[in-house]
Amino acid sequence: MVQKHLTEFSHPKIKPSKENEVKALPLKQTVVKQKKQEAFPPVAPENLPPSYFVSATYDGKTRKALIKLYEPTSGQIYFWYDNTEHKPYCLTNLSPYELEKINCLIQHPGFDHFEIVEKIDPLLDRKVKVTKVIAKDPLAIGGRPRGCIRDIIPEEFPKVSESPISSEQIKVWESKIKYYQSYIYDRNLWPGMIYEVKDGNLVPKSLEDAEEMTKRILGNFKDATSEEKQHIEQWARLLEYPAPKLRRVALDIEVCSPIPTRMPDPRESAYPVVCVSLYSSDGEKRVLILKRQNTREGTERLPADVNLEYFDSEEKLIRAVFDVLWNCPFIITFNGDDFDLRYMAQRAQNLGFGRKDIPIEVGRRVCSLKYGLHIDLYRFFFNRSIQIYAFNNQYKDKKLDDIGKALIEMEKIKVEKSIGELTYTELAKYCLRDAEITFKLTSFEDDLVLKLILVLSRISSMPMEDVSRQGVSRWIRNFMHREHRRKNMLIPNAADILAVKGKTATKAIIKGKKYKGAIVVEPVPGIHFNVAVMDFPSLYPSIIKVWNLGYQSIQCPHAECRSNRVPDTPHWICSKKRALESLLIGSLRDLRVQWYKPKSKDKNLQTKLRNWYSIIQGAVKVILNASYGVFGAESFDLYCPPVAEATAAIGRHSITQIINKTKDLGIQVLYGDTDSVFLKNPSKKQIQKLAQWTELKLKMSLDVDKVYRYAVFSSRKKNYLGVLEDGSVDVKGLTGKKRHIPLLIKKGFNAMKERLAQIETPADFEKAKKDICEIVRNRYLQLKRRDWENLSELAFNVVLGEAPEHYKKITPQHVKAARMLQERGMEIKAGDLIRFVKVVKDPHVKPVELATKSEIDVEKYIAHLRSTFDQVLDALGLDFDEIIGLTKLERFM
DNA sequence: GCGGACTGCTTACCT
DNA sequence: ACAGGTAAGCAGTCCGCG
Repeated sequence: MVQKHLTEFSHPKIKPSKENEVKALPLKQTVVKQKKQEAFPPVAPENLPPSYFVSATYDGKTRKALIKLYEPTSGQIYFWYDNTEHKPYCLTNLSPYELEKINCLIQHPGFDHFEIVEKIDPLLDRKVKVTKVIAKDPLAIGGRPRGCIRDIIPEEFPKVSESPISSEQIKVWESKIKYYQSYIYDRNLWPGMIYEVKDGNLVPKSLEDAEEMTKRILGNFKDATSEEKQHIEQWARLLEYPAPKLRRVALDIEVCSPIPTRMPDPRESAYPVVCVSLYSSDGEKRVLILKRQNTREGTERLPADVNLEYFDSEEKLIRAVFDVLWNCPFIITFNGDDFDLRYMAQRAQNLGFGRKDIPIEVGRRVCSLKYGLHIDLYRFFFNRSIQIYAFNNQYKDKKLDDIGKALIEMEKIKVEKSIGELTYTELAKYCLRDAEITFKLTSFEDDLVLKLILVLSRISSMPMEDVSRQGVSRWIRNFMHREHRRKNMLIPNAADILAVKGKTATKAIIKGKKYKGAIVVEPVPGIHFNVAVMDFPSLYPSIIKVWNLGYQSIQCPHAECRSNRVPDTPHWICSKKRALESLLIGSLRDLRVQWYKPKSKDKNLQTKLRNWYSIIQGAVKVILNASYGVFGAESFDLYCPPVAEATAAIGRHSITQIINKTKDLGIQVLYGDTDSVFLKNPSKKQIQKLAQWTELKLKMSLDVDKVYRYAVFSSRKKNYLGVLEDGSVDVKGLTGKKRHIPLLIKKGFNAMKERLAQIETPADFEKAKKDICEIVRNRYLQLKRRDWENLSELAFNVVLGEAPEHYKKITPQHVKAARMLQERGMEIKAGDLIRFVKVVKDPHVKPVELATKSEIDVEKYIAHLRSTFDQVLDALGLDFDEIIGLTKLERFM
């Protein structure tokens, strides 16, 4: 039951307070009224209209799970507290009788009671009886450094037992699952979906349209097993329910620090917050400025719809910002976890704010909000899977400026001066732009980013905040955990999986890796016309599905399955029971390939729906792309290296079978990598035969992915250039496209690429070759003449993988340059992009900022030019030295 | 003391 | 904290060299 004092319902304000606003009259004194603290928390009424489950947490005060519901009509957050008496627990193989002997367990202040439950042990493939140890609060199970129930059981029982039992035989399960996640699984709740509160109870809201659509989608999967259909339906329902408009404010703060090159420390917050911008989804743009001595107003003009608000004290300014944080359901920042929110919370404390007046909960890594949700976009865009698969590597730098440029074509405002030297209006403009970019990163393409987070939250059964901060292995783990609970399966401990089925048997090509990976076919060097690229759509997820791979099914306990072998390995696969991974990943794959992918391109659908489908297929793609890798990742809770090894082995087996078949069919394979084969001038019939054979023999589809008008291969793997029918050019792996090479060389490479795009027939080559020679020669002469506009055209751009001090074994060139910058007082950290040029004098490198034109080592650059072009030139039958006009004798010298 | 062969480190890429 | 495979460039080491 909800406690009485919580049921008194109060209405938080819809809009941020405007009491403090003064429009556009900067120097006029502002009177800030002290705003009364709203009643908190905003408890959901006995009956709440349909609202989205956006977050969940554990409330220490009430000792209950707390669900944050977002009601889209009012744009409010409501708190719903558990009313089912659900309690935290863990499981153990000791009986209650044995457990009762452990005094410090029974007397533990957090201990509640025991229950005996029956579960399926997936490693043994049979039912087992285990004891549920139920606690009063989650910290009693685990979470404190000492004296937790999960540690007490294996540590103390051997001491109290008459027949000594080794502590390895004593097992504790499910003790490391976050309490609110456990609650979500047990109550069968679906984060991201729609709920109502009826008579105080949380009940799912069913939408007719979405349910109908789910049934329709299911109709497309007639061949699936009933188990598969069940999961396809479950996934489809999660993906078909609509997404709400999320009311939000993007926030950015500026701090005036005496050392402009250093980021102010948010754990000290020693310097004043001088400006805060708030850019909101209802169109409101506010800039809150602290009045300071010796600061001029400035001449910049801000757009008419921007509210400039001046404050005569920092405390009043922060209070005005906190008003927004107490009332807005979604706060968007860029690096707010580590800076903006952390800084303000500490600053408020320094200024003497009470704990209750600060709307921010500061954690070790995260800053969350007491009222709404904090989404830190830096954390989301930093996620490699998101960067690569959701945004196709469009941004590389993970800085606001770079991401803004790449995704919404909006840059930060460049300022030369430090924050303290800016005029009020310069500062306002600069700060507002950051908030604007931050906001627009959530609004572009019909709120793509927030919808992506929502969809991922549904798939993984995690709160939106967690999804936006954690990696793909957590998303996958959580939906696996959910399904274990739904099927009454014990969630195994990582150590137990590893002990029973940990060993790999193949030898990796790369030193230090755990097992052998994919095959790369030696390319046939030269120029080839009409090249068809065929590939397996999501090969590894298909293998996991078709071959029933999972930690349960590999090396299963049944003797009769031992003959069901994985090619090229000693592993066998269960033929009696479907593995959860196979079922979940397989059904998700089928749904993407057969429904969401085609629908996202279907011109018959309305744009809005098509966009939604394209977001869904993108979210699912991110998950599928990682679904094999996680099994080989030690950090994954269901880590099972033989599963990853088997997947790769079957991949090698599959592509090898295809290559053998092309020989039967008389098709020449020019190249192939992992899941693809490049076929030289194949006939329609040959392609069809190969596809049919694959479907029949391998139970997987093989599609024509693209057709190159012509492709250029050198003898290097993962290095080629292909011109598509429409004249667009695919460049893969060539140095000319790598991000670290100097612009001057890249420009030459791109000119060559454009020229190659114009070639239609073999006959066109002769003329193109001449033009390409010209391009190369011009760049060569440009270097020889030292004729470049700007030194930055010669800069190599290399990311510092670690902090400069970290390099102990060797000192690479970019680290040398980074250290030179450090000596000049620059702050250099891991992840920074170092720009350096090559010079004649000793360490042979210099940061571009410190170098001059005359010291450039031109011969070095010519060597780079040569190696960049050589990758293409030898296929064209051209020679770099001949092009630049060296005679045979000169070349020899 | 120097240069070439070799190994290992680092980054950026491909699937 | 998803995996392994490949290319390139350079740093550092070892060895031969009367």
